[in-house]
Amino acid sequence: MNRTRSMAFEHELQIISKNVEEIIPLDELKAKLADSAKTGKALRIKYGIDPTGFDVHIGHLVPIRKMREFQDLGHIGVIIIGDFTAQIGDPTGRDESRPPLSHEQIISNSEKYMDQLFTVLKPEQTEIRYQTEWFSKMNMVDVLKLMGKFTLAQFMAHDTFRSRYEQGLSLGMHELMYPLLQAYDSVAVESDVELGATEQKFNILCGRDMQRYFDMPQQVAVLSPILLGTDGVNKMGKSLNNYIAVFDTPADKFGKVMSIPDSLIMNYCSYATCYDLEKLAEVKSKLESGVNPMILKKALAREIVRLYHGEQEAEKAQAGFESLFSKKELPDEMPEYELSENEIKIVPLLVQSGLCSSNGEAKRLIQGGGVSLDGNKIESFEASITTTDGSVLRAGKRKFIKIKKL
RNA sequence: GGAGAGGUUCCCGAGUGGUCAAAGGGAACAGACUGUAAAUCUGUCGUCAGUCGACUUCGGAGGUUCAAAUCCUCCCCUCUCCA
Repeated sequence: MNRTRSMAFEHELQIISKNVEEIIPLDELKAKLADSAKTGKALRIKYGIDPTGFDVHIGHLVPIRKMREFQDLGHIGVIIIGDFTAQIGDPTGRDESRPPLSHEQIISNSEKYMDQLFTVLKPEQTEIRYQTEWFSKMNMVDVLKLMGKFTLAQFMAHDTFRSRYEQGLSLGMHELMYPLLQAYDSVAVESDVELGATEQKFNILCGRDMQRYFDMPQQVAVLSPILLGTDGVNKMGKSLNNYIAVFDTPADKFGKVMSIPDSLIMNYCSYATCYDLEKLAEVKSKLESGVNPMILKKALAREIVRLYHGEQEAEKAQAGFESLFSKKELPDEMPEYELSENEIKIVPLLVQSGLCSSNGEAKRLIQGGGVSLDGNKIESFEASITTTDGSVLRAGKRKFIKIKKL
């Protein structure tokens, strides 16, 4: 290996190691990178998605960003659509049994899913594969053979299985199959590297074992840290409603980032942005030197919005946030609600317009002082209000409607 | 197959005949404050109803009772131990 080549691959390794929790085994990754540099053959970087839903949040994108970095270095991203495993449910999540999805739903979900991943990935270097390709050809004997390659003890060593077992929670036999299927995917697509969050460690390592049983080169696990949710405590996830979705509006993304605890700023800078090491160090030193975290959080929020919506939207989101929360002004745009009456009871109006979901909620909100019309607080839930075209009704901090007269 | 434990409101989790719309915690929402949709403090948190009150809710279906989340019967589901 000549000197420039060696430097190139040191550089690659540095990029790949950035913001990664663990690489197993590191030596093999080095060897694969070196080999690829020598032969010019791209590595195959695998990542599996679960098509039971299509709402992607920025936690999902942590490994996807890593895939993009691989792509920038010339490698191929291989996305596995888990249309078989979707029927099982990853035991690492705590999801209860889900209704089986039709094939069309799965296709439609995965298309929507991929649209979101392509906000990060390069389509021309991405291969999309469905598990159906290989699993639909298997028969019972094939399946039993796969199962025979692993032991119960191995599986019980896996923390999520063991703890669920020890806690006396139900654990279906089919759930034990999940890692096996995922492992076989690696055989089917001949992956060199599998990406995932650290909770995927066991499954990804099963993939290594499975490849060995099939006498093929083993994949390397590149594990990303788990992104915490906006609550700062739990893993980002849909069930806890602590996530920032790709589908969220720029304003929501900005607001949600602002709602993370200050202690999480560094974490998000590292894993939810494309900041390089230099920039990360800069943020860190500012945090430590006592710069108001709010300022850093705003910069972070803006960067995250920018990644998905561009500079202009990011600026708008920030301006909107500042006028709404810092200066307590009204937003520029808000939903309109058409109304023909001049005078109307406040409670039914709140419910009809969707600002509140029940009369009781509307009354409580009024009693708590959370409802105002054109800046004047409504004192009683028995009040009737008189509106004019353009009047603004506010319910709580974030919900507004503009009255449009018919 | 046998023996035992259990299924409670968004989540966790008390409650074993009336005082239970159901303790406590979390989440969520609002208010105050603020440097932020951070933190902290306060309030709200089944539906309807001008405070009284009415209705629906404690795995499902029946039953006992003036009265059940609480007792009985059957069913469904989960867990533990035994085989």
